[in-house]
Amino acid sequence: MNDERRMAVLSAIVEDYVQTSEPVGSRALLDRHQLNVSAATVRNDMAALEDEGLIVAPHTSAGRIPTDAGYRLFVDRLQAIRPMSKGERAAITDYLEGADELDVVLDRTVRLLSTLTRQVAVVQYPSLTRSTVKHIELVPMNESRLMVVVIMGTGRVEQRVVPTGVDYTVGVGLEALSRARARVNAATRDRRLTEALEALGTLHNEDTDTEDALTAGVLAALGDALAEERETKVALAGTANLARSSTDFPMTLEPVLDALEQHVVLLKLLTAEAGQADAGVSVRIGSENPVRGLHSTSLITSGYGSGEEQVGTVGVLGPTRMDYPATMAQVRAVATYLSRIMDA
Amino acid sequence: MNDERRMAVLSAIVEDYVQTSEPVGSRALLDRHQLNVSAATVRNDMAALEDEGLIVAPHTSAGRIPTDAGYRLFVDRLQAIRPMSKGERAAITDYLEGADELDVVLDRTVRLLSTLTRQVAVVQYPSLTRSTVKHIELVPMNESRLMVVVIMGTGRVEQRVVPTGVDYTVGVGLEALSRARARVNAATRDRRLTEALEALGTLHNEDTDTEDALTAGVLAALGDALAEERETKVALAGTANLARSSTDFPMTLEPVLDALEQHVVLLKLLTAEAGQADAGVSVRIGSENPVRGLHSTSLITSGYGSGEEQVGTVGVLGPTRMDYPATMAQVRAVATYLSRIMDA
DNA sequence: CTTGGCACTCAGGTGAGTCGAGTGCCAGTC
DNA sequence: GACTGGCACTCGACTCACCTGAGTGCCAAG
Repeated sequence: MNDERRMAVLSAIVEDYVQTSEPVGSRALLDRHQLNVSAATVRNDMAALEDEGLIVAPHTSAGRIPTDAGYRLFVDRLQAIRPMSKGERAAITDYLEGADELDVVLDRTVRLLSTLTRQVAVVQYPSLTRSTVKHIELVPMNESRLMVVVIMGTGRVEQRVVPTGVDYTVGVGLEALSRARARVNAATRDRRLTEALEALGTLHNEDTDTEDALTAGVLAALGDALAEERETKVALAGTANLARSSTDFPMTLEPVLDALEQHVVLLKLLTAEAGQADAGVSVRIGSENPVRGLHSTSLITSGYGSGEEQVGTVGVLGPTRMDYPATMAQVRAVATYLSRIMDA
Repeated sequence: MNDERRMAVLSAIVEDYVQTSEPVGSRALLDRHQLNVSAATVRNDMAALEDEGLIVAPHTSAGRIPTDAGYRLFVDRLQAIRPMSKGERAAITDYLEGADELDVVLDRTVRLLSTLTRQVAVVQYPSLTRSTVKHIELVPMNESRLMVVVIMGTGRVEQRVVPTGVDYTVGVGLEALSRARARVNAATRDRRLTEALEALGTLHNEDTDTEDALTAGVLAALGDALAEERETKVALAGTANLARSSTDFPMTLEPVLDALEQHVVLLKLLTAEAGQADAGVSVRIGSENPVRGLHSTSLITSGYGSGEEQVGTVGVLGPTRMDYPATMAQVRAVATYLSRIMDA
């Protein structure tokens, strides 16, 4: 029993199947790979692999295709993630260069990643809790509503409308507002969201008269923003690629598109702790995926962030039958460059 | 030659085909509609309609299906848009009630519209030029970059990072910044974007020393925002419905998904002057659609806005074979309620 | 453990035959 | 002139039988 070769056979099957999208038989395998054994031997190995549940035959007289478990083993056995070619690196830097705005950066990132991988790309907006408050602005909308705008260090801007009892658009209210603004900012600037919340709390207790209501409002807004940390925003691109791959291999698009639209679901997917995270890249294959309707897709993700801390996740979603080594390399590369940009 | 009845036959064909998604023959037509004529007569009418290019037979021994021109005539002949049922109205108000935030309102709107129509729903964010500046906030990001945040009357918030020569984070710069902020806001508050731009221009000319650079920056940012007016944001929902209808009637999803992702294209579609706008609802059918790959889809749009002015557009995209009367009613209803909310 | 050989299985393609929905046209009627 | 019943005709869709070939599993020999 030659384990070494059996694994080679598995890898060969995965590679061929990914490329041709057709079940691969023993003969085809010998043609395309140097295994130095006969077809019969390969057949024996295949039978063994099938017993282990790593490959299946769609029907009797057809070749084999990998199961989810087969892909999993294949991915786990990848020693090192293939580095990207110079050209690819250059493309990435070129494409992401010179974007200041957070929105622009993330938009370009997903577009790039989806073009590169020819799959659906997703990127989670930098989480709020871990970045610092840059500035809080209070803007009266009308007599009874106030807009609280929180600007974070990452460039992210959160806005929240809070109802107020007092009219801050005129006279006394206006003055109270500007005093409150100064105090709120003094208390929160450069603090993390959680710290800022605390600081505001103590401020709130010291407060009296009209400003009291104000800090309460800001407090509420910040609390909201924090609560929303779980459901951060996502950017998405390349859904059209889904249609393309679904012609190759019939899979029902509807639930997938649905999942992609439910940003809450999508985020749960992105953030859920993955099986293993080799070199920062984690892979979820087919049925390993917790979401119904995504059982014929795989998700490859990697975290990004400035310095040590991870503030978000980028990922690629595609059919189970995808080029794992290449995609993993691409996801990792993009995550790396994204981190670099966030650092600057 | 009975024109009246011929049109009735066309309508009947459209209705049946929309419902069954199968070519409709003369016999089936008689079963489902009270035409009080024989099958042979209907056949004669059908032949005439086919000569006029309003219907076609996919192959010899099959029924007829409407052409784009057929749908067009059908839609044009709809006298009045069917009003919505009480239940539907109630659903709309319930669903949209109690949303303050612009993002939330629009998000709910598209979700509602896509659920209602079971198609893809799109809504354009309120255009900037027509709404007024509520507040402009200047926040130094670091030594050489400044973030300009513009808050509009509609609740929309635009942000822009501009490079600066001066460090506004400390000392003198900080003071200059707050003076500039006050002046900029005094000059622009409650003005339209275009007017604000002018006001800033004169301010800029009067200016000297460091503040000069600042107003220039703000000017640039506002100019940008204005330029971006063409490519305003859009919200989108219900792409999964596309997959569903594509099983009914085979159409290539890829180009459609692609178009939906290209927000620029999508906006051009939404804003392009439509054929005719009966009661505010306009319909673009199949090949009337300027975008490649959308030739088998139809787009139904309606403007919304507070008061007289239209600030944006809502729409629904679906297969050419869609229930026009119902969808038109739904789009109009949602647009109306959205306008009402924007007014408040 | 590997290999060549061989019988066996079965999905997919091909061709003939049938069925029936639907048409176009014509002659007759109101 | 418009409508109607009737009839011959067309042609897609379905069924059935058949064949082919890729691919397998197993066995006996090296």
